[in-house]
Amino acid sequence: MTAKNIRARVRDELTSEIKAIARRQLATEGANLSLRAVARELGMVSSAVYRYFPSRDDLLTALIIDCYDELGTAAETAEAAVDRADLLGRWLAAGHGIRDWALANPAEYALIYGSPVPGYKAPETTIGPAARTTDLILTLLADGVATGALTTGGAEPAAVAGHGSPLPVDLAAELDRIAALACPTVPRELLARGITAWIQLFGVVTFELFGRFQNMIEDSRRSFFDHQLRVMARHIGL
Amino acid sequence: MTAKNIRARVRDELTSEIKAIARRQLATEGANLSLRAVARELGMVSSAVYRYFPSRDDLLTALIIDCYDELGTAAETAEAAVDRADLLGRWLAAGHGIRDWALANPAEYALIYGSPVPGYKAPETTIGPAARTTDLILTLLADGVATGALTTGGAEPAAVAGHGSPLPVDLAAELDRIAALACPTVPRELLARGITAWIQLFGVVTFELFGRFQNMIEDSRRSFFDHQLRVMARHIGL
DNA sequence: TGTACATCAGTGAACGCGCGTTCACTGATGTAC
DNA sequence: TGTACATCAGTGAACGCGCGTTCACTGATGTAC
Repeated sequence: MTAKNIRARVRDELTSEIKAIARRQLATEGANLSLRAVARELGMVSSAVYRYFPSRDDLLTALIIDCYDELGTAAETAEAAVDRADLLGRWLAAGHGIRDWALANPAEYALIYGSPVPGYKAPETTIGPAARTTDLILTLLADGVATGALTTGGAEPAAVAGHGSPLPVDLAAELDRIAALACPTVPRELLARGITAWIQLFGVVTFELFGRFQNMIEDSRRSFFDHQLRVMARHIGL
Repeated sequence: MTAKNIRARVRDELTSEIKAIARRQLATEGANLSLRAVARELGMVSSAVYRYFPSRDDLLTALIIDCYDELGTAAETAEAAVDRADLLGRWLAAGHGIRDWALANPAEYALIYGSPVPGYKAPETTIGPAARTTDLILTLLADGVATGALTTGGAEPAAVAGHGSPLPVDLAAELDRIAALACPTVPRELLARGITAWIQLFGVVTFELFGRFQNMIEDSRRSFFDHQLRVMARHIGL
């Protein structure tokens, strides 16, 4: 019994250690993960790693899932600390939670939000973990709708009523389809604004991490990001 | 004379062919460019490539510069076809020019806008070509300011005067520094909005190309992008 | 509690590949007199 | 115009590495009777 548990625990620990080493190598090698290099650092022979992961791609998948889950947890934890009624605060917390994790784990962020790994097709098991950050934002919208804090188009069109760019019909249909699946209470105009904000959030993080701010935004990156979050919050109507 | 030109021309042609083959391999191999694979496809021995490029990284740099230049030309050409006074039209044309090029050259887009290549440091020669798309947008802003079409904060705050998210001081200072260098006539609030739009533009393209729209925005991607451009145009005040 | 058997982790050799870069070389092309 | 010399493109072998994956194996750990 305990003996069995010990073996299982050792196995779990080694599995984690393999993943930890592999993640560390992401930083220097990018997604060109080398099983042999991992084994070397582990002090094992390369074939031994196959006791833990059936192939290189499976290890990569495990890393990707871990990263999505970590990012999701980071965002959720930050967001959960804010009063439910404070939608703006929740949005800011989620956003900064995402950015903070990305800054602390740039190679991991690049793995999940960077260029697709050539020859690697992410299996369906990654979909759930990948959706956590998006779900967080959709829940925010749904909560705002439920309490009446968010109206169809958000604050901006409330001020300049009817002046928002109208949605093209094909996009409107697609938004309705998405809403029906993921957030039935959220009207399509609001969903469109939420998606804009979602893209902007990750767009800023991606630009910051991939070096697009060099010689440009250098000393005020956090302020800049925060400002973008607030601009998007206004766009949504938070 | 002509003889010399012939040799030079053959050399240029081979240089171009090497780059063309290397670019084709980007699609299957990503940024893991292999000199030997290029040589193989060329029908040459691998060491022969060294007559044309002193190292693998130099070939990569040449590709990056070419891609930036192609993208820049695509955006500039599309934008140049629009009446100078039509700022919205110019913005839309530039945006679609960028997206169209990216869709036609996804691997190349990933090379320049995707994850940093591990171990590769882009030399300063890439800065100029990389700045062409950004310059296009800044020129648009400056033109709008010059003709009076664009005011400090754009149309949106004109409607809800004073309600835009105020700029934090460190960001304001940085924006002033950027404006002084790149577009002295553009007020900082407008510059901030332009940068937001710039990030959104590339954010949407990146998400579309890197698979973030899967199972989400499938049939209306062009409409969606166009809509985002218009939302951003309103944000700027075009 | 003791023993026979099954499971499992890790080894080491091998297969069949890949890579960037250097170097001495051949032979063709271009240049200067 | 013809010849001697210099430049240049491309070869082929080599150096010293890397990789993922398979396979028969040893020896330790865990299980069932």
